[in-house]
Amino acid sequence: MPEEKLPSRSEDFSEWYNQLVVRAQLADYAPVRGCMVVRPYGWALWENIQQALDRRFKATGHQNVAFPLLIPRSFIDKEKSHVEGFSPELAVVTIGGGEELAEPLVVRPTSETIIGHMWAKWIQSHRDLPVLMNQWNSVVRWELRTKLFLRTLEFYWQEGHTAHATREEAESETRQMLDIYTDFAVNDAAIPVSPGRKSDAEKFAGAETTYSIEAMMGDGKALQSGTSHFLGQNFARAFEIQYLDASGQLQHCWTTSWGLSTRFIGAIIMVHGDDQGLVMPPKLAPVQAVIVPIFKTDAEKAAVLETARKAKAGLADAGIRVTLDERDGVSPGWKFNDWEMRGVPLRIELGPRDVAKQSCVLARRDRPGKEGKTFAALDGLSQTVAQLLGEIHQSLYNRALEFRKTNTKDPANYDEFKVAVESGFASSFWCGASDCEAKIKEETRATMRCIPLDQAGGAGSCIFCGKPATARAIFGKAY
RNA sequence: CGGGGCGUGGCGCAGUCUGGUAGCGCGCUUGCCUUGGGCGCAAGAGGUCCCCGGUUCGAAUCCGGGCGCCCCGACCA
Repeated sequence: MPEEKLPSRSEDFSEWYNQLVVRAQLADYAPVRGCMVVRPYGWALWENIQQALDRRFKATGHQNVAFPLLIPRSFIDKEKSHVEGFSPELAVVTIGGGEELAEPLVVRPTSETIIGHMWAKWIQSHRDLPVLMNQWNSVVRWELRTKLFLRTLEFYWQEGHTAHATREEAESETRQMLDIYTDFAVNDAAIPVSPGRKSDAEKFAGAETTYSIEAMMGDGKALQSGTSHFLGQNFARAFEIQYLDASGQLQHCWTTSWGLSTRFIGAIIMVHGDDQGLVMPPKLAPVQAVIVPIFKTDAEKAAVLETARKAKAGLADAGIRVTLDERDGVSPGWKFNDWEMRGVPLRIELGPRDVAKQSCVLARRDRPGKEGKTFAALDGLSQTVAQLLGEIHQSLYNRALEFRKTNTKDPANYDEFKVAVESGFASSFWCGASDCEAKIKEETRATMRCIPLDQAGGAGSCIFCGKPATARAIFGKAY
């Protein structure tokens, strides 16, 4: 229940975010350091994200599977850069059933190793390939500093894992999944993203190439919102995942992995939310439309509720996720604010005057206040609402895209670059040297987010060292 | 591990400098009233003031030690 106004988003973004997550009842911290409890409303959002992604995974031939939570420590040690990357953040089980274990078990930080171990047994022939799997699970990474949804000790995600006969096919899979994440972000979450390649310094521990979709949050900072890794033959060699090709030669597989986590919920909050609270993108919103009845007398109540229930049934039949707020003892104004905080894209106000006219008031969440209100006939309401939800989606996307454009600069020199990454992104040529990247990070705290795939081409000189460069990179401060 | 802040009814806080009966707002309970933008009025319940020790006639307040949380860095794909 909202008691006080939220902190202003522009004044204290971090405080606004924390309060919003808790007050809108999305999630809370568990009595375990850094662990998150996702509440029903937050989980409903996650389920919609799951469905949107799962639909795309199934359409491209992937199947869901389940692998163990506990992984023998030695598995992690098998891939050199994997162990280097993950060792510092592992949770390790050393005692089981009261006995010290002969070999410690790690709580999975990700599942490449145990999946690789099993694949080595399952994959024998080129006829077994490709293997296309996905797993919905949670993983544990012992982070020093946590933030609800964005970086928690345990987080929920999907991790896809595939094995292929050729480099080309695996690379194509990696890119396909990046495209799927991009499509999901744009068309379901209304979040513009930049799909691109990560630098060596930022890539996944064990990957040959890492791609990501990068989004700009409402404070100008970047959030890596999904990743897709081309693992080359690194894990295939470490776990001896081999197949006999058509000519009878033993070959190592080429593997990929890709993931998108509950962190994406953080992105939705930080991209669309405002001083009134959450703004849910219509396609993912747990509740797409809420009907708030307004009445004084018992007679009015009966008439309004009867009409409201009919309207609700009609909308539900049309496939719209709709709720009728029949709570007693709270005023309509209170309900308005309550649903606004929870980000419901469309509110339908229905009072005695509306019933008489067989109409209602539609209030758009993306335009709070009077200008977001219109009258609509109850007749044909489902079509009106469906169309309006589509418009709201588009307007949210356009607004976020506009914001990103405004806050992405093309600095002419390093001084301008420093200014640009203070409040947004810099799109600059970069020579590709880790050295320049490291110095930029040290001096500005901005990191190379990605080298966007959709480059017009051209050439320039590195924003830091001035050497010739062939591609632009996006730099910014990141969550 | 550095730098800053905080710990007082369920939640948010004031009170601490300058020691003297434990306060406020919200929420909660009961009753009346209200419902087109977070209703109003009245009565009521609810607190080891983070912990331990010290100073004092007397400590939420002063002193010493400890614990916990938050923010900013380091870390984190």
